Amino acid sequence: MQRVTIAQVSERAGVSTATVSRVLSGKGPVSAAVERRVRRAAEELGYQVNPIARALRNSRTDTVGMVVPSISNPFFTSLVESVEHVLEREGKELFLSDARSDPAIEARRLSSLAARNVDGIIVSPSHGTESGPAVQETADRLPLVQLDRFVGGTNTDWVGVDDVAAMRLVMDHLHEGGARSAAFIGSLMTNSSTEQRFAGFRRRAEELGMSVHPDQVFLGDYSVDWGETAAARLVNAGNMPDAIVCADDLIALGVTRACRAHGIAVPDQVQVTGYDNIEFSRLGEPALTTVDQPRDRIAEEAVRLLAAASRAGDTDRGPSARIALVPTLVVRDSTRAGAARRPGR
Amino acid sequence: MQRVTIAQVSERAGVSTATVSRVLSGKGPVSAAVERRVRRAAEELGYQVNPIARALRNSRTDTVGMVVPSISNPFFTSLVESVEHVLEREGKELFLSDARSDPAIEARRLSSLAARNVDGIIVSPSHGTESGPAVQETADRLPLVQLDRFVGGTNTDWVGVDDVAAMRLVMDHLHEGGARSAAFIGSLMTNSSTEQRFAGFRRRAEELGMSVHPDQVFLGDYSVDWGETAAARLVNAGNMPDAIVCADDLIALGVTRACRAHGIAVPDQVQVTGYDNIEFSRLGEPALTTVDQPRDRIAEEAVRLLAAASRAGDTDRGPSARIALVPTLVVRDSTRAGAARRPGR
DNA sequence: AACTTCACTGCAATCGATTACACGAGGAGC
DNA sequence: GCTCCTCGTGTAATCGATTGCAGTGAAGTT
Repeated sequence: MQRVTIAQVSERAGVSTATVSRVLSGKGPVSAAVERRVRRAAEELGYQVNPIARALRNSRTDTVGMVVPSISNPFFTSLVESVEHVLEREGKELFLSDARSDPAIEARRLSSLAARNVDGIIVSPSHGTESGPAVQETADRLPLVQLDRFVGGTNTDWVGVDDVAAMRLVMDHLHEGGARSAAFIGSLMTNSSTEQRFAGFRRRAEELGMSVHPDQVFLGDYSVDWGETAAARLVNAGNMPDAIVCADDLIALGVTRACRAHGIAVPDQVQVTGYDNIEFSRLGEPALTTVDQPRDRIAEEAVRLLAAASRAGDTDRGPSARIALVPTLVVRDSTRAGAARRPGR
Repeated sequence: MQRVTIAQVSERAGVSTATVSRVLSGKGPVSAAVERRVRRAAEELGYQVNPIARALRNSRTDTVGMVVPSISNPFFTSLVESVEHVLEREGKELFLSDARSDPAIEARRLSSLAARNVDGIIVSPSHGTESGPAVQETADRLPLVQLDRFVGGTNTDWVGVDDVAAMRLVMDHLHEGGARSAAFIGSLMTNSSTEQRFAGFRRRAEELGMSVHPDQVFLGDYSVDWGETAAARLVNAGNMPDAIVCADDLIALGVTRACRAHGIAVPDQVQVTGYDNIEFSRLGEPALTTVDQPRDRIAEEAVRLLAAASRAGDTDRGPSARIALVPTLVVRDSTRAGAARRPGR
C-alpha cells in the first residue's frame, strides 16, 4: 500500500508542496481559490500527514510517554485511563510502558521514550531512591512530571495526593470506631507512597494516643499475597490490634481474605482500611473502607504541567511544582463506624 | 539539550557519516582501525540513533501497536503484559491504546497507529461486526493479528483459545457436580468471545441433557455490575438453576457477590463458573472455578505471526492463520466437584 | 608493465514535511 | 511614472540516518 505524500497532493492541485503545507497547517497566507483546490485534492487522495516526517522536521511528536511500576495494578491502570482521556482532548497520544517495578527496566523505558522524541513524560517511579538518576537525567532532556509517587534526589514537577492528610482521615475514622491500637502493612520503604503514608499513620496515631507495636509494622510489596502473608503473621503472633491500616487496597484485600480464613471478624474484631479506592475494593468481603485519590484531577494537572513546561522550553527551568491534591475517605464495611453507619451491605 | 547526531560522531572520528552508519549497523565492510575509532567517538559522545530519522528512511519503527477494548479489564492488561514481555525479547516496543469498547474510537486508534508506521498491530476488536471495516482496512495496510476476540467480515490472522472446547470442560465439570440445569450470563452478542462461549455452552448442555431455560440467558456487558444485576434478576424470578455459567470472571464475581447478598450458598445451592482466570478470580468468595487462557502462548504466537507477515511483505497475502490454543479448567470452590475435591479453601 | 579484483570509504540522493528566503504581480502613494 | 509595500507562491534548505554508486589504492594476475 503506497502512502499518499504531500507531493502527490501538490501535483494534483497544481501547486507546490509548500503551499499544500501552508493550507493544511493553516499558517501562511493562501488565496481562497488555491485553498479550495488543495483541500479538494487532499480529500480525494485521502491524504494524511506522515507523523514521522513531521516529527523529524519539528522535533514534536504530539505524543506523551507514561511509565508506571506495574500495569497489572488496577490503581495504575485507572490512572493511565484518566491520563489518556485528558490527552485525547489535547490531540496527543499516549505511549505506555511498564517498568515491572524494576528501576533498571524503568531506566531503559525512560531513555527509549526520550529517544523517540515524546513531547513529555509522565512517570510514577518504581523505587524511592534507585529510580532517581534515570528520572533526573530524563527530566534534564525534556518535560517530565512525576505522578503519585515521588523519587528522592530529583527536581521535577510532581502531582499526587497529600498522603499525610489522607492518613489523618483514616486514623480519625478508626479512632472514632473505637480503635486504640493499630498495625501497618505496606511495601518495603522504597517509594514515597509507603513512606508518606507510614509517616502520616505514625504521626496521627501518636496524636490520638493510639498504640503502634513495633512488631506490627509489616513491609513487603503491593500485592494481595503480601497482605495475606502479613495478616497471617499477625494472627499467629496472637496479639491482634484493633485496626490494620494498609498502604494500598491490594494489601487490604489480602488482609480481609486472611481474616476470613482464620475466622476473624472484620470489622468487629479488627478494622481494616485500604488505599486507592480501586474498583475491586468495594468487592471485598467486607467491602473496604479506603482512601480515594482524585485520579482525573491528578491526570489533568499532570498534563497541564507538561504543556506548561513544553511552552516554557529549556529557557526557564523555574522551581518545580509540587501539587498535592486532597484525598477523600470512602467509608464502607471494613471499619466499625462504617458498618454502624450503613447497616446492611 | 542538544542531541548527538551521526554527523558529530563522524567528525570526531574523522570519517564520513556513511562509515559511521556502517559501523553502527554492522553492515558493509569497515577496516578494524576505523571501526575502533568510530566506536570510541560514539561512546564518548554518548551517541544514540534517532529512531525518527531512521524510521523515515527505513519505514520501520521497531514498534508494535496494540488496541484492546478496555485497559481496566484485568484480562486484557495481563494479555498486554504478556505481549510486552515477548516484544521486549525482540527489541520492539509496544504502543498501547484503549478503545473504550467503542468501535469509533477503535477505528481512530487503528488509523493513528498505522499512520505512525508501527510495524504491526495486535488488536482485540471491541465489536463483533462494527469493528470490521476499520480492522480490515488497517490489515490491508500492514501486518495485523487479532487476539482473543475476532471480528466478522475480516480476513486476518487470529490467535485465541478454543472457546467451544473450554465450555465443554466447564459443562462436563458442572454436570459431574450434579448440575442438571444452567443459566448463562454474558455480554450482548457483539463480540466473538460471548458468541463462541455461548454456542459452546448451549451445545454441550444439549449433549449432556442439561436444561437451559430461555429466560435464563442474560446478555449485558463484561462487568461486575452486570453480573450482580443479572444474578439479582435470576433470584427474583425465583427459579434458580443448578449452575450459572458466566462469560468472564468479572461477571462471575458479580454473581457470587449477589448470591452472598441474597443468602444463596455457592456452590451448594448454585454452582458458578467464570472465564479468563484473572488474578482476582481466586479472591472471590468463594474462589471461582474458571477457564485459564494460556496468555503467554497467545502473546507468543501473535508476535510470531506478525513477524512472519512483516517478512513476507505485501507480496504473498496467503490464507490467514487461525490459531486456537487449548484452554484449561481451573477448579476452585464455586463449583461442587471442586468444593468436594478440595475441602477447605 | 598493464590489467583485474577487491576491500574500504566518501559523495550525494533519499525518506516527507516544514519554512526561511526570494520573487513577481498588483496596488498605494508621491 | 516611479518607488515601495503587500500578498501569494515557489525554490530550496533542513531535520538525521541510510545506502546505491563511484572512486581510491593496494594486492594479485598474466
